[in-house]
Amino acid sequence: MTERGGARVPRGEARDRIVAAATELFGRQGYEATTTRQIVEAAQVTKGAMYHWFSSKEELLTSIYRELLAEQTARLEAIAGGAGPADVRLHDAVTDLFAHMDEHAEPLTVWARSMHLVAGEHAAAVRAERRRYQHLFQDLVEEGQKTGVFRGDVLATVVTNTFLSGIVQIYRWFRPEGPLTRRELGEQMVALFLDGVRTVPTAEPA
Amino acid sequence: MTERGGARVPRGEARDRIVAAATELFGRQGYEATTTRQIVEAAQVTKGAMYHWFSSKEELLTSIYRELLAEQTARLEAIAGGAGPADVRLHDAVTDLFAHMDEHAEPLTVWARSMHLVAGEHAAAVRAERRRYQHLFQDLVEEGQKTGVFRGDVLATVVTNTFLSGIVQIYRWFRPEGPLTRRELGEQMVALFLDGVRTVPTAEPA
Amino acid sequence: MTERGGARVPRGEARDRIVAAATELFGRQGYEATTTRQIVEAAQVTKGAMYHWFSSKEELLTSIYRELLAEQTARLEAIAGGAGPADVRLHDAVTDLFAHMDEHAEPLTVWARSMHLVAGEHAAAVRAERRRYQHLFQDLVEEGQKTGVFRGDVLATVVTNTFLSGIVQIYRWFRPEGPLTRRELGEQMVALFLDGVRTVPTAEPA
Amino acid sequence: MTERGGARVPRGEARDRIVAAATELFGRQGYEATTTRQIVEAAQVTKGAMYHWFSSKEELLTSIYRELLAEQTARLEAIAGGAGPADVRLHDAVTDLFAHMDEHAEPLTVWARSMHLVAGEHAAAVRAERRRYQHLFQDLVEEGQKTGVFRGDVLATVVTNTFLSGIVQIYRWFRPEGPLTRRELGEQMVALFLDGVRTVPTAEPA
DNA sequence: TATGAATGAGTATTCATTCAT
DNA sequence: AATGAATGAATACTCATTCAT
Repeated sequence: MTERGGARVPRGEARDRIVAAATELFGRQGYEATTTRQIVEAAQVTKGAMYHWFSSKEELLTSIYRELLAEQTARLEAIAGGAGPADVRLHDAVTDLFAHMDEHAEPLTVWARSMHLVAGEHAAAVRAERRRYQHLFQDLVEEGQKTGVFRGDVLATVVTNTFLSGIVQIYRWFRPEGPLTRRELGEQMVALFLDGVRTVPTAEPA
Repeated sequence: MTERGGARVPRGEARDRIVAAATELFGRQGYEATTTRQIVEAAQVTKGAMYHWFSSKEELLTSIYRELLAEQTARLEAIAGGAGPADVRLHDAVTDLFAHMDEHAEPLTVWARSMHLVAGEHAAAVRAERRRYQHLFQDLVEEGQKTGVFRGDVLATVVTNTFLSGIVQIYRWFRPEGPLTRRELGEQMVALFLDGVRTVPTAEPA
Repeated sequence: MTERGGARVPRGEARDRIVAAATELFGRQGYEATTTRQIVEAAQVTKGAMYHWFSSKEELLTSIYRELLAEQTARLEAIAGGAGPADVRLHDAVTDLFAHMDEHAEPLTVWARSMHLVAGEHAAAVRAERRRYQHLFQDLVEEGQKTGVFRGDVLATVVTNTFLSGIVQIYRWFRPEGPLTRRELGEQMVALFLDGVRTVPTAEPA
Repeated sequence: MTERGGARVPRGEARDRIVAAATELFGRQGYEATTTRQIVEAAQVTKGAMYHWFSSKEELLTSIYRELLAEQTARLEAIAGGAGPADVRLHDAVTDLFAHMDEHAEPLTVWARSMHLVAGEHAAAVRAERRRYQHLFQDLVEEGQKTGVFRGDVLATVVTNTFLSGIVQIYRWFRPEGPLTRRELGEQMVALFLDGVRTVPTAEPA
């Protein structure tokens, strides 16, 4: 979303208004439940204009993804490729992700909700980018496992997917008006991911 | 509305066939992509019969989930209300949840995928039941925090939501044909939840 | 309607409850807009019960008519067949009709609204009865024309239909809470029918 | 909703054909008995085209009526606002109304038959316009009462509603093939309204 | 004197998309 | 860089009625 909350009708060029409207609607109602009619009404353009800029509703969805994903991937690359122990870099990566969610909450919601609906040609491209992002994350986990900083009895895929699931679902329950800011939430979640809930990790049950 | 609130729902042959067909189709194609026509054809009933038992496609979806949720809530209640330290009971609860998911993977996938499409009355009813489930979980976490078995620097809501998010999302990446069974995955995820990825929890970063 | 306002669920035998519910619904929403489902729910019977007593929705409608029409016809017959000048008898007939509308407002509404929908076998019977009623009225008008008490330059059909239209439409605008009782309204309408609005009937325009 | 409130409605060929077809079908079979399928087939357009111009079948019905009502209101305004005694102007207004009905018998029949099926927003809009028409009429009656040309012992509302009921119902019994033309009928009805049936208005009964 | 599950043809409406201008 | 009328196939849902029990 290129627009901060408050203004109802997005200003700017038609294309931007379409993207902003679609992002907001996809995020709030889901991709399937959003009609092209709603999009053009919210963006205050005609259907023709929308199809002038995007060849289909699906392309509109993938556009939103890819823009976001590209940025996120670049940031993760920078941090993961840095120096220092894996756990510290993981911590920094997640912290950074949360910092950016403040500004990109809506497209991330879209991503979480509607990713699996992208099919056909578009799917391939998006899935490839998405896999690249996930791999950067997973590589970091695997590196930590090799250097002994992370446990080896849990598969790196399990770790990565569990982490990302937790993050991607935040929009479902987190309320910015609540007791925590998004950044504080980030700190708590990283702490949880890294060290778990248990204070005395020795007493293995069963 | 054909179902009488609270009372045991009568099961005709037709009703069972409808539920089975819908579960399978929703799970495979998603809720929106499944048509009532497909459901009645698969269930070998007429449309009228389907609408005799369920007042809408949405009620059919929520029915499937509510039945399952009720069962899961009962199981969690039994385990969480037992004796022993909180971490052991949490471990047992999650293990049991995974065992149960093994038998009911389809309807759970259905729900995880289509939850956000349900609105209004139905959503409210399900959310209420779902909240009850979550509270059972959260109470267990809070108890552990009070007894010192769980860390107190992370809010119980954060713990609970993070756990459940990880679980609810597994249908997105887990493949039963892969290296792990669902139960093995369960073991790894509990381990992760309880003790984190890090082997040396002392070296707190930043 | 066999029921005075106040009680929601009509007491009494099933058949009576069905008639009462149908009358109320047909009167309020119209025949076409009322579903058998609404009728059986309001009457608190099953569909089977309804079809046990009435072979179709249409028969239910005609039943309501015929009961009312038979009574009304009998009363009109008694008055129209009496002695005295035609205008006095017409006056008495209309007065009597208004007196009875107090108790039969609902079925009269049904009659006014849905008469024209009755088709097929039922139609013939109802139309015959309805025509009989109208003819009693019209005979009275024609008699008055012959005896010179009524004007001859307006067709008796026009007079009759205009009278009855005015009466049948009352439910559309008359409110019992308003300045007039139904009987007072009756007096005013008869006065209007008999002598017109104009005080000086001599000055023929055009 | 495709129509923009207040502004002149653009007329494509297709829109005109839809209105014409709907008017004819509604008039002949009734609103409920007419399907959208029949309308689009008769108008030789697709369903999509119909829903492009009218947001629902109900809007199509109300459109037909509102257009007509607006015209009639304008005519009544012109005549009622003229000079001369109230009874002459009333006579002229009704005569003009019948002349107009002669040309627009179909849409008027449509409305008289189906009015009660329209609910909600559309009904409210039409009722407001309809009330405006009725008030013009009633004002004329009240003026006549003040100037002594009309009797004062009958409420103006009663007069107005009785008049208009008689007119609105003529579609139920009038047959153009019968002994009278619509204009002749108009003359007889005005005569009746103004001076009543009775030749000797002195002999007040009871 | 009911029950209630089931029918099946039919309904109004939606929606992503196109294309001449 | 747009418009907006039109498409056409598909969709969820309704409803009077039946019938074995």
